[in-house]
Amino acid sequence: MKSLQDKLKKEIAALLQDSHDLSGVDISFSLPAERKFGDLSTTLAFTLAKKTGSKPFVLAGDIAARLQGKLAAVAEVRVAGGGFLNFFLHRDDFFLAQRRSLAEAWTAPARREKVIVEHTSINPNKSAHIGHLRNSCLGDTLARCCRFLGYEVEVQNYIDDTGIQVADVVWGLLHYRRMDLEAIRRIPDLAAYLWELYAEVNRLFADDEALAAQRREVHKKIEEKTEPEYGTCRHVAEQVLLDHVRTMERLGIHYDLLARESDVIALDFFKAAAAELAGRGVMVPSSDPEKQGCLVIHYDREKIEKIIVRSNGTITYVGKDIAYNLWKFDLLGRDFHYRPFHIYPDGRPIVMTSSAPFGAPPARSFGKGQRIYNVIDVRQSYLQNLIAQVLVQLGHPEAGANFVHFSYEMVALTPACVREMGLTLEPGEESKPYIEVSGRKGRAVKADDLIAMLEKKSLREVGARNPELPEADARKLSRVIAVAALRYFMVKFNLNTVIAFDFKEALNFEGDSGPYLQYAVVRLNSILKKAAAADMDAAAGAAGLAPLPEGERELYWELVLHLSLLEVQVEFALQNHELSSLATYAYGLCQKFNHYYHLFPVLAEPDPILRSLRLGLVLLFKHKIEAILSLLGIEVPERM
RNA sequence: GCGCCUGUAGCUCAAUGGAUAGAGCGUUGGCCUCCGGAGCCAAAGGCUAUGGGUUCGAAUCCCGUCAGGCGCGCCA
Repeated sequence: MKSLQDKLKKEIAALLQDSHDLSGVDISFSLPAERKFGDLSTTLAFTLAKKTGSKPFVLAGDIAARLQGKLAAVAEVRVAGGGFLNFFLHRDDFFLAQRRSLAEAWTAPARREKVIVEHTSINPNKSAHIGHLRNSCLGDTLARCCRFLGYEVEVQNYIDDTGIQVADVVWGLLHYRRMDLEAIRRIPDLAAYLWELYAEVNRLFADDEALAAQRREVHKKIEEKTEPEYGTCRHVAEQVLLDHVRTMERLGIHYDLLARESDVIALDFFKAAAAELAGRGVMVPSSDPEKQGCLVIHYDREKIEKIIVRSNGTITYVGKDIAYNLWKFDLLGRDFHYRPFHIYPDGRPIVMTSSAPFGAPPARSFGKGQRIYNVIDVRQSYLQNLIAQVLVQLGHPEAGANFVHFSYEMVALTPACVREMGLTLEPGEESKPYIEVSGRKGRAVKADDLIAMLEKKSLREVGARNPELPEADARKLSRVIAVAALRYFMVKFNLNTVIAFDFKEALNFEGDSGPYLQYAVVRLNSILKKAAAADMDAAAGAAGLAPLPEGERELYWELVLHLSLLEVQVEFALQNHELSSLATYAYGLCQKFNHYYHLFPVLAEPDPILRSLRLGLVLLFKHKIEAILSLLGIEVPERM
């Protein structure tokens, strides 16, 4: 459908260029609301009417007359509803083209552009929680969509291994729990241990100003590389990072590069950025007496000045982030060193930045992106917008335009959910619609815990349906189902919808859920397998839709049309930053498939022509749904 | 105070400015001698918070009101 729409646009533009002014008009198509309105619809006449001040219906009639019989793929053009232009396709041609396309693998148009997707970027001081899961699931799906559309994609995960958050737990380990590095190394599940410790020390800091001062002291020692604080910090950051990488790996989420803040600092990235910032007058000494000695950037949009270099000479988070993002666009004139970090089971490596050369340089180059997606929640819009502004001010308008804050709303907990977890509500919170997730307050659902709950429930469901399945197979299967449930749940909401987390909904395997999609494909595959075993041929005999009984033909055709939209849907999702539309599309296709095969039996159909047409449709469903599911990171099991 | 976002069925959410606002959950009632019931079919449920405006056309855009959320730090 994608190629057909592109072709139609060109044909229509050519046919109308002498009679109508199409400049600045983007011809767009949609599937009409009802089948009786045809197969493809455009509101072109309305758009042109607005431009010229003429009547849409009259204009549509004129356009229809000019297009009638001139478009190769179109049997008829009709006007309806006051000015809609509705196209009726040559159905057999379109259908057969769709069938043929199954034989060839979908090849995305070649694009030279390199896309960098930064996602996850969790502070390495405790286990990941459900808020982080939304980030990673969105980021990974985004990366998969970009790859599908032919972009070269590099996935980066930014590690703030120098911040005060890590210092908090380092203080907790060394000075509160009074452990030495050896004892710390022996902690079995460090990330989970720190989950508790982080919440505990933050309760202490809140009540005791002296302790809070100690924490800042530890932070300073880490920056000055004083032992044992520095070594402990390195150990903690690396171990917890590994824990995050493993958690995400369970969900099929992979990274190419782990970029560490400590390396941004060690390699003086900010110095290079600062020279530019100061040289162009973007970063200036503050005129505010309260910010004496600070270097600031004036943020136009908010009409405030943001501190970049503190009066003590240290660099703020934004400053480091500006340098890092300049590097992503290859606008810094510097590069990291690199070292191997981890190898995924499929053999792909994760590389980590390094402040010093480490063995042979990596085979591939990092950074140098033409387009940057930063998957970061909406609460950082302010800073992300500032970075975009700075890119433009430094004379890189194209980078500014290709810098995308892929912003999404947070995951929160319902008050009921907080109570369910055995945590207490503060006064007034009971009446709130939702409560912010907070690692600091220990108020969050741990990612690993949620995955474990999903696997447990999944195992129970699998066991009930497949009592003869060996334990190992059942466990493997339940993992695949758990991942589907989680990943689908995390992308099915619009980006600016706050997910008020609820166990019942997240653990739902019915209806609008990942397992429902898997189940549909498992059923569909089962039909195809049985057909193959019985030597039934999906491609036999059918030269068109004519053999289908009238009642079935309309439905069949509608399904072919919807199935043809895959590429259109992925492009739409990417352009509109709405990955949820993909989830909705996938769900809709599965519903349509379930509906169809309940109405029209495939294997039991005695007429071989009819049967092979139905099998052909099942095959189309298989290819399209499996393609979207792979974009969503959902595997299709053999059985379930 | 300033900025951004949200308000749609009992609940959770969909819906390129387009044709009769759709799903899931929940409720009620059907469907397994039938390709696997994590399924299918049907019913009930809506003044799209509210008042104006723009438009051939508004849940969607603009202005106001009400209600809620999030930002605005020499934290990251």
